Parts: sequence; C-alpha cells; structure tokens
Amino acid sequence: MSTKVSDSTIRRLSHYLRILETLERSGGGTVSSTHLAQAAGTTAAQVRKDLSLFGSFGKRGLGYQVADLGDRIRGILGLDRSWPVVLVGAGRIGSALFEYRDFRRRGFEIVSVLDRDARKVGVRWGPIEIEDAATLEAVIARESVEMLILAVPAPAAQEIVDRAVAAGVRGVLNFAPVRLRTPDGVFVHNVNMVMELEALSFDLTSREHGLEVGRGD
Amino acid sequence: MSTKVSDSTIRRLSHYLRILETLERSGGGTVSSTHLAQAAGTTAAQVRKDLSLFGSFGKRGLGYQVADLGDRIRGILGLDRSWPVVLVGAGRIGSALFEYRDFRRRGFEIVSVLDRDARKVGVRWGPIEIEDAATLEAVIARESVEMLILAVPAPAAQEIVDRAVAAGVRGVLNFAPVRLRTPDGVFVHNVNMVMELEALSFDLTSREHGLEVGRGD
DNA sequence: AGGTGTGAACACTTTCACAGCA
DNA sequence: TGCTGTGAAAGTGTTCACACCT
Repeated sequence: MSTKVSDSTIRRLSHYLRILETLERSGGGTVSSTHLAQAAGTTAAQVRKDLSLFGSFGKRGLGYQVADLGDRIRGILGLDRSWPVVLVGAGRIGSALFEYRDFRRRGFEIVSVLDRDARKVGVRWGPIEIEDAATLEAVIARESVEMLILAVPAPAAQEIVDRAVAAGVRGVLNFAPVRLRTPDGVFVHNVNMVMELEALSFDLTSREHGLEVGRGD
Repeated sequence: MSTKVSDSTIRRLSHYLRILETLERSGGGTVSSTHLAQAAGTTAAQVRKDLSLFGSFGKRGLGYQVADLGDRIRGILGLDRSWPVVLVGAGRIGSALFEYRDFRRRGFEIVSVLDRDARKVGVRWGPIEIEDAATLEAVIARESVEMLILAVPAPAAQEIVDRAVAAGVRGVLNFAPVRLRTPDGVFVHNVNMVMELEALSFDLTSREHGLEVGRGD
C-alpha cells in the first residue's frame, strides 16, 4: 500500500474524481470501471489498476459506489482538507490565477498575494491586499502555508523558492520557464505553456512530413 | 528516422533548446551531452538517446556545436517558421495568454482573439480587436490558422473545437478542464492547473504519511 | 584522452486474461 | 451473469557500457 505510485496514475485519479463529481451531482449510484474509463479516455483495466494501488473500493459484479469512491480518491489525493496557498507574482498570470475559481472549488485557497513591485504593493484584489515580496517568510509563517504558486519572471524564481523553502514551503507550482533546484522533500510541478505549444508544433510538423500515426484515408 | 518519438523526448528537446539559446547568447562554441544533461536535469545518456532519434548531430570527442544543434532542434520541433494562432476566450486566462511574451518570442503569434460575449466583441487589445466567436470559421480561413488556444469555460469547449477542426485546425492547446474529442490527425494538449495542484497535494500528503522517497536525515 | 552513438539490460507502465465474489 | 482485483505478458522508456571516431 505504500509502493511507488506513478505521476500518470495521480493525474488519472484527479481526472476520475472530476468525473465522479459530475456523477454525484446527477444522482450518484454506482459506476463501472468501463464507464469511468470511457469518460476519462482510458481503459477499464487501467482504472482498476490505478484504484487497486490504494485498496479495494469496488464490489464485484456491481462496480463502485460513486459517493464512496469520490471520498476515497479525495482522501488519497489529500483533498479532504483545505490548502492555503501563497501566490507570488501579481502580473498577468498571477492575476488570472487569482481569479481562477476552480482552485477554491477544490480547496486551494490563495490566502496571500505578494509582489516585488512597489507600485503593486497595497493594491486590493477583492478581499486581499498585495503584500511586499520582502515579507515572504513572515507571510508563510503567519498563514501556515505549505504550497506556493510561483508566477514571477524566470530570473527571480530561484531566489523566491529558496526563501520559501527555508520558511517551510514543501510544494511549488511553478509557471516560470526554469528548472528549479530544491532539496529532497520539496516537490515542484511545472506548467510551461510554451513547451506545450512546441509539442503541438512538433505534432503538426511531423504529420506533415507523413508519419505513420494513421488516418487511413 | 520516422519511429515513434515519446512525448517526454519532445518535452526534453524543448528544454534543451532553451538551454542552447542561453548558450548561444553567451558565445556559442560547443556543449557536451553531460553539460546539457546537467542544465536540463537529466542524464547524459538520455540527451544522446533523445538526439540520436533524429540523427547524428555531434562530433565524437568534441560534443555538439551550440548554434548547429539549436538549428537542428528548431527544425525537428517545427520552430523554423512562424505559427499563426487563434485564441478563443477573452476572459482572465485568455488575456494573460495574450500578453504572454514568450509565445511570440518562439514564433507563435496570436493573430486573432475571439469571444462569444457581445460586450467584449470590438474591444481593442493592443493591435487586435476582439471578434465574435460566431466568425470562428471565417477567421481560421482568413488567417490560415492551424493552431488554436482554447481558453473558454468547460461547457463551451467541445463545440468550439468541433467547429475549428471542421474549419481546418489541426492542433489545440486546451485550458478547459474537459477531455476533448477530436478525430485522428488532430492533436490536443491540455493544461490543467487544478490537476497540478492536486498532484502537489498528493505529494505533500503521502510524504506526511511517511513514504520512502528518502531524506535520510 | 574525451565524448558521441547505440545495442543490450533494466525498470517502469499498460494491457491481457482470468479467478473469484456479488 | 457481471464486474472487480490482480498476477503474468507485452510494451515503452531509461540507463549501462562500450565500440568507435577525433
């Protein structure tokens, strides 16, 4: 029960959860791995393998209880609680993230926004007032924050992370296009939109040159 | 030369390219796979394997010519051209993406922004005027666009994609939290920020329960 | 010596196929 | 019968180790 769990499995669990929540809203009942797989764009065997890494949640012949499975996955992912998050960087991306409703809906609450720019410090964003990035450590302590969203320019990113980690942060969602160095026990997930467009560019380019991938006609 | 190339390889190529461009700016010369690997956070063997999928770009005993390797990777990724892109959705995320400088820097140019909301249509964003989403097909034809950035609410996403694909779009960067259905030959890459936070939540939660991962002390 | 290119070994992930319970 | 849970097989991706070129 404490073996290595792959990143893809976690992403799929997150996806299953989204589907289960839709089902919860429209009544509940039970789902089969086949149904979940179809909705998530994977296979029934994959769904069962993913879940079986954490326990036996279904009933043979019946499937999974929608509400129960939802609870289980929330438990696995650590979503049966609320996560206070600090956002560093009040630029365009930071602002979009701050307004992003789905974060709060899932229990991630941005409790403080910091920026280095003196012209931004003090500005109100809804219920929050932008604070000086110099006070990062104090804010992390004050809010007991373990997660940080980093939306600052690349050159500033590493310094902020170093300070945040020293102040107790253990997880970072990084939007800056740099590979951050962190000690063991600190987790970084990167969102790099340029990289995604480049992957798309590759897909379109290779197809043009005529790869196999198949259309058939 | 036309074998299957994994997604991870493409992402790493994109990363190598970023490093090479930094090196280009600071003089050029040559790099070894070891050096590249270190900067990209991977292994020398991995770098060589990745590159060898596309050809032999290095000189034994010497390494890779920085400028040349950059050109090669740009060629592989299809970045030796400019890509016109249509952005659908002029909300918070759309706006942040529109202002995102790194897109243009890499040859992705947002040539048109569309929105369904009549109050947004006609609004100027710098050199561009927001157009009505109803004209999607016309815009795609007019601008000869093959790539779409989707930043609309989840319920609207599938319809936009269907229409865009029918009008000739072959690649979509999707920010809506839904699995899009597309025909063969159309590529979709998803950016799901909630999913990333949930993965972080899992990381932090599992560590708390005491997994192996190792800190040692 | 120094560093690439690559087959072979290894590790990890996904799929298969079926035993077993409701 | 229907659908889960899971070992075993197949498939993918990564690392090793070394021949070979400069």
